[in-house]
Amino acid sequence: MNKELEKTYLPKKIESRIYQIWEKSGYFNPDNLPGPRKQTFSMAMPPPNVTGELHLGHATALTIEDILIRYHRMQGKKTLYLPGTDHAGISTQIMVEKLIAKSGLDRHKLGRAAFLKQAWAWKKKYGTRITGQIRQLGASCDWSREHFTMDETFTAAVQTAFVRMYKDGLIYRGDRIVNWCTRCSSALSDLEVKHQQTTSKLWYIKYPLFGSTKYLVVATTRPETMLGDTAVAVNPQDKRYKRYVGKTILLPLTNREVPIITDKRIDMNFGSGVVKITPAHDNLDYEIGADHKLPIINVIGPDGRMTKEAGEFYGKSVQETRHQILQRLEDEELLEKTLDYIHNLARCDRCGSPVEPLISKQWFIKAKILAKPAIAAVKSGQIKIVPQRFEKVYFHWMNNIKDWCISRQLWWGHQIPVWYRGDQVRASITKPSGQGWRQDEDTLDTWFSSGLWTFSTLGWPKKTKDLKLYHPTSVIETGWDILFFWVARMTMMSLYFMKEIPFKTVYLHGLVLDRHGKKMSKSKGTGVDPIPMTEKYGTDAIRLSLILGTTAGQDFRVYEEKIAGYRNFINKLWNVSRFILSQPKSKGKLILKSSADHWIINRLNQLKKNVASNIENYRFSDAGTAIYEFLWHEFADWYVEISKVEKNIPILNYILENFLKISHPFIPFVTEEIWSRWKGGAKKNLLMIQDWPSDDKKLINKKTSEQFQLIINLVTNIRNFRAVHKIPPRAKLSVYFWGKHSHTITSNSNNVKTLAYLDKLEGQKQRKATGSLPGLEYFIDYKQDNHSKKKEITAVSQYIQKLESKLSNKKFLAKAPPAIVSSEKDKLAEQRDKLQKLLK
RNA sequence: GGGCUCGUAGCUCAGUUGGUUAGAGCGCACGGUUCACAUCCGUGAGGUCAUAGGUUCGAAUCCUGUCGAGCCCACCA
Repeated sequence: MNKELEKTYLPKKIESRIYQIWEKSGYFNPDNLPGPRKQTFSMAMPPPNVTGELHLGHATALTIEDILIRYHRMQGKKTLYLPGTDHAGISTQIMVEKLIAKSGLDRHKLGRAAFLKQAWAWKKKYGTRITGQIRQLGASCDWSREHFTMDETFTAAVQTAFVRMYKDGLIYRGDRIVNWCTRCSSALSDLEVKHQQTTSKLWYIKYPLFGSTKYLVVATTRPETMLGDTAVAVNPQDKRYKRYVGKTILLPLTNREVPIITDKRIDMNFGSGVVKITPAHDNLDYEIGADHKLPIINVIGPDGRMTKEAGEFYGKSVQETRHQILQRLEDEELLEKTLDYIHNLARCDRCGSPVEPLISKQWFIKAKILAKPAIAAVKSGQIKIVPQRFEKVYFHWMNNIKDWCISRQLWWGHQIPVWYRGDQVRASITKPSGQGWRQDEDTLDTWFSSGLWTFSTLGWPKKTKDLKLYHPTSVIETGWDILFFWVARMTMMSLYFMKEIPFKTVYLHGLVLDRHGKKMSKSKGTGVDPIPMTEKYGTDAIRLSLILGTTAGQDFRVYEEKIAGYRNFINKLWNVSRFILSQPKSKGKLILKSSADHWIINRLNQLKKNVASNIENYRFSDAGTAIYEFLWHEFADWYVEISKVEKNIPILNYILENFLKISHPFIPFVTEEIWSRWKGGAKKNLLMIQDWPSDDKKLINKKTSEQFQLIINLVTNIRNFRAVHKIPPRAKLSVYFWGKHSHTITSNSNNVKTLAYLDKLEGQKQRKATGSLPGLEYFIDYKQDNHSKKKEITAVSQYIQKLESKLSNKKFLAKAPPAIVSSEKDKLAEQRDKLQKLLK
């Protein structure tokens, strides 16, 4: 291996090689980790869609998860990060349908078996793309335990779960109103329906009273459903219509006679206050219909076309029927008026087609029963949600949960393990014995299977060693947008089947937005594709750009310049390392000599603690910022600069070694690469399995360390002086200093050298003070112009005034803690002193 | 209708339990390249912390109202 580092860090060449080394080492598998490792730390990776492509949302999740995993691995824990992919029922099926549509086919023409063959071929083709991309992000997950939600063992787990719940009476089948996507030809759960604000019309239609010339006016957004009306309803309090209650309406077009009923769910103030009731095609109407035992007439079929019940409109589309009905009503002078109206249109979350509420035979889970312990688990603090405010959202959803429709009329998925023969129904994994059994054709909601993710990936329903060791998992990490879809379902499922929580902490990251603060959209081209970015700027830079400046649960923006900025940081680390590794070898012991030595070791020590505690408290941004600040603005800007005149090579090596460890969870590639060039790439030496560095307290003399801060301040002041007075950087300056701490500088040859080098100083002279720092006054032998002096006097005077008024406030003196009061007094004394010097 | 988040420098954002004269990155201005890095170094300008009240010795931070931006949930046809 070439130890000499190139001038700049070239991620493209390095990263895939590094990942291969990690993977081949076997250390992603906790069984192979060295050492005793008593504690465990485990996480299940949220499985991405097997045929999908990695986007920044995934990248965010993978980064945070991998930081936690690498950190805990270095903390000496038996650490498992279990990866996998999801079959993603609807999404994948849509993709395959699009594919076969190109050859003029649809799935029904193809048939179930042939379609599934195509889908599996598609999965095979793209299934490795996403796992390759997960590797590209640096995820240190155990591929030997990888799962796919439709692989054999996982399918067996899904079937077992279904059968058990069915036998326990938690799953039932029934005719109920469901959300129906006409494009997917499938039922959807409430969560898979998105409401989109749409401009539409509100039509006011005259409904004639039976046996009268009078009529009631109903307002509707869906005139075509009037063919399925089985009542007209008003609020019982509504005086306008009281006298009509109990009478009947002669429904236009169909001339059916329907009752006028009352229901308190009717809003008197909306529209005309009279509502047409269509139990078959509206959620609320369905409930009202059920309570009033109204008949149900299905006029829209699963194909989105009118049924035979729609009479003359049979076979027509909803849109066409609406159009014709409105025309007819107008012709018959039954259309009173039409208003513009904005309402929420229900659409399929996956394909965007309008969703029709209609009645259909589906499988449901009694969710309320499952929700109870899931609520308790969070309430009791067994499960902690970060950020905590999402607990409220979780409770609201759980408390109002409705039965979960789990059957889908899709082919790509787990076929429901229920068998029929005549009137007989059997739930079982295998076909019951005997002739003539036919399996339910439907498949299960994808989220039913992913709800089992934390424990089925560890071997459930078998009682495995893994399950005992790694469940409950330590943390689940995901975007807040799938709190209900996944986190809530996993909690319910785990508590039901495992009788234990699936994870102790839920960390929810924010969603990634584009530079304008909008959701990234592939079709609009506003998204940033992480994969080309990793190639251009390096994965480590991407990882930092997803962590720094972000907070749990808060959406954040990502754009290329940001990534480029972190690339610069990575390059800085590369070059600091290049500098240190190019120094002559030194076998010297770690001895702290100068105040700079004490200072930098002290700062490093604080960094160790800071990063560890921030990771443990899920404050990844703070941890990452501390790493960034230390390396660039403390180590590189000060210590490495100084080492050019006064070198302590063992310390340089020590800092670099420790820094590589501390920053490794965040920027694994560059750190491992530098490490392996330095220490050799032997498997035992890999950075990823090093121990988290220990405390340096014993080494540090705190006072000496603090002295260096004085040097920093002095250097900065002199540089400032130089810039203000336009003194060329190379022009030598004479500075003289005295005061309480002047000894610090003059007695220490390192410090004198440091100052001379950093500030290009020479000579000493005694004169009145030009500037002062706490305990130190200095004179720069250069004529200060009046303008800048005046400016400084004004600033100091203002500050003094502020302090004086604070300290003359009796209440402040009486009530503020003594420490605060005395520190304010010190400040005032200092400033007065400073002012005096300035006025001399 | 219910709920949540955000509003801090030109831009993107930090700011932990209230306590130095409110910070960073980018951008901008000025200056700097033999000797790790121009993906660099130094210095600087720039903010009445959306707004009005309140609590407090003390508020960007806690409370209330208002304005503005965004999001989630929900069966107003």
